[in-house]
Amino acid sequence: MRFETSTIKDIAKALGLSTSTVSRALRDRYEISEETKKLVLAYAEKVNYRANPIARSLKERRSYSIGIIVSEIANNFFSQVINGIESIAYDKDYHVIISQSHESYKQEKLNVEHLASRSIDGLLIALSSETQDIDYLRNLYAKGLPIVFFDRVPKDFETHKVIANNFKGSFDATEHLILSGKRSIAHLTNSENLSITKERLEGYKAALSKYHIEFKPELVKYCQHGGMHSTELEQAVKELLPLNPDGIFISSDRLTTGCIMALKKTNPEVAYKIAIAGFTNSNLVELFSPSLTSVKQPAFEMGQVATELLISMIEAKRPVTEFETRVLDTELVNITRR
Amino acid sequence: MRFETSTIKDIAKALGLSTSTVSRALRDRYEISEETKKLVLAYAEKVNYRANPIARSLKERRSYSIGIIVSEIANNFFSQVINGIESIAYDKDYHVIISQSHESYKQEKLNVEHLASRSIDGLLIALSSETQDIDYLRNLYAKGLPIVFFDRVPKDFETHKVIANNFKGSFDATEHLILSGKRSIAHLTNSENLSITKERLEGYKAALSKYHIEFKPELVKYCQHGGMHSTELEQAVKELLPLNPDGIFISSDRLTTGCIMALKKTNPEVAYKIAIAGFTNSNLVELFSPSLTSVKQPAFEMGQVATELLISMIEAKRPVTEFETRVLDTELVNITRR
DNA sequence: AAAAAGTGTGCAAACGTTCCCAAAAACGTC
DNA sequence: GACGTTTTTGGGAACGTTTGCACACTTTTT
Repeated sequence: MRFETSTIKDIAKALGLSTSTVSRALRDRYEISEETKKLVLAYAEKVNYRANPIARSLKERRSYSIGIIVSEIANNFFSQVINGIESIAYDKDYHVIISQSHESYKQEKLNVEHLASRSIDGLLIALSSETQDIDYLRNLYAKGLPIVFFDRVPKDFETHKVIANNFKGSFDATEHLILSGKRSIAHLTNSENLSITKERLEGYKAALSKYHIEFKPELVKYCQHGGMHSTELEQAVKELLPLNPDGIFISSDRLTTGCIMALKKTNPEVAYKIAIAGFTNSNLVELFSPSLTSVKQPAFEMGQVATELLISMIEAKRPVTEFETRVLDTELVNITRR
Repeated sequence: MRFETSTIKDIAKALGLSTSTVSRALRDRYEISEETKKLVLAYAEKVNYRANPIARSLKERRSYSIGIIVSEIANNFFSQVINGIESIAYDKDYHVIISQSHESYKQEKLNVEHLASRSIDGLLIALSSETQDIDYLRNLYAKGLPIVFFDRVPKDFETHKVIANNFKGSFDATEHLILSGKRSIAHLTNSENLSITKERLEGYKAALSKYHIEFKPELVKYCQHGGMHSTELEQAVKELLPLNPDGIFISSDRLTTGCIMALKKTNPEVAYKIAIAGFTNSNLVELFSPSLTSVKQPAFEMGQVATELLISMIEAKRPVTEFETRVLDTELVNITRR
């Protein structure tokens, strides 16, 4: 089965023009007379001409596509980011190719390399929770692939980055728990590698400190796989409960939902006694039981900003040397318990 | 910024061979001597040669990419389907381009046409709830674009289709409500256009009929926009509550969560008294309150099957004329209320 | 009236592949 | 050692674009 489409050549032949003239007319170049342009445009319209993007890409050495790496699309935070990315990309006539790392370093690397070999023009990536070694990204970047990081960003990598104000989001959530009377607040978080883990931990600590509550390292639990394996969550919960926390602050979307499930499974009684606050962009929080206070990231906007930055890099005439890290504010949403 | 990569020409020059020889050696053709092959392969490895997929696509007149249209990725059913699609596609060296219709016909058409002009080799699509006119798909199909429908399929369109056993899933859920003592069971469902709407309605009716419960049309509410606008759900709920249903069966993922929210918002008291059963692939149902009985579709598998069928069409030497509709069984998951 | 400048068009090369066709090399066979 | 076979290689066109350059024609300038 094959698509039959008309090409510039066909139009040229039909109109008795050269392919160059047709090409230029279609791209509305100044050299072509109005008359000819009209003629060509009209005919192109008639035969429903669509430029072959592959030929164009080959010639121009760019694909007008950008790659996205997220840990998983079945996660409201990431799917909202993707919506933001698409809203900008489509406007600027790029299309996006989404890949999921499922929080696996191996998968992430594989996907990135697959995308790169598919000649994407740029890459938007949130690192997997396993990722420590980003040399493979450095290599691609050095070869000229524009990269913009969002959400989970590496420390020493000079490029544009877009993140939420993790410190403040964390601080606010923790403070909220404190203000509602909690004094023994646990913190369940991602792999220590991640930027978000560090920043959110700092916010948590700062809030404790502000209210003169001692920081206890044993109340902090890390999940190496970002909650992809339910066992790691159950393990963490089992370790935390004996310490009798009266509140828990959870540091990412997947972990938040996973943790509540683990709590319910491990000890339903207690689950309803512990106050929960956590990062999540789920639009279903209102349905959750036990309820929780959520920190929402401006996911859509983050996607938009990251994409704008990436496209500006792609389309820059000269190598970009000035980079920025955009920090967007989170929002604390408090569901009143029924 | 530009990517610098080595090409077949570079290799040919470096090795004093012709491009044709190098190309054949890389593709492991029988005509080339073992010796030359080894030489070429070794060198290619050394310079980290990657075939330019765009050039290849241009020459072979196919892109090795398939388009996907779903209503939204922030929906567990669809994101699981996408995972299934990817699992097969990547194996067969296709990449996927995902587009969201957001249940809008206009957006769906726009996206499909965008994808088609991007020269995808085939299309996997679940129709939007607004879609009635699929002539634009017929046109593309007639021009040679292989299309496989899944979940929401059109009636009179001769191609492969993959669906869940909607009738049975519906029947089971409704029967479950009946067996737990409910007698006045409402049905909240999608736009009447959709195949799933009809099939699920039939299952619902059949269950009622089996237990000699009268079918009351006023207990069935349709949501034209698939629950994308929260107002349509609230409207539907407001209309239903005065009829005092003791159970409600909801016919799709988005609607199920949306309906529970609308119920809670409209009348929290009643929300906990009505027994709820609904189609949903959310992995968070255990957290929901009020709890519900869910009908889970084999989403991952549906994606896999659809992709296999699509790729078989793409790679068929002669036009395919025998089509199949695969029907996969759903699963009824009953959460015991805490 | 000739030179200069401006306008519109076409030729042909290039992007990186694949593959048809022919040519060269290696090998048997008598 | 001349001839047919087989094996291995190379030349070059093609996929559908874009674009530098040259050319022809018209208009303006001096």
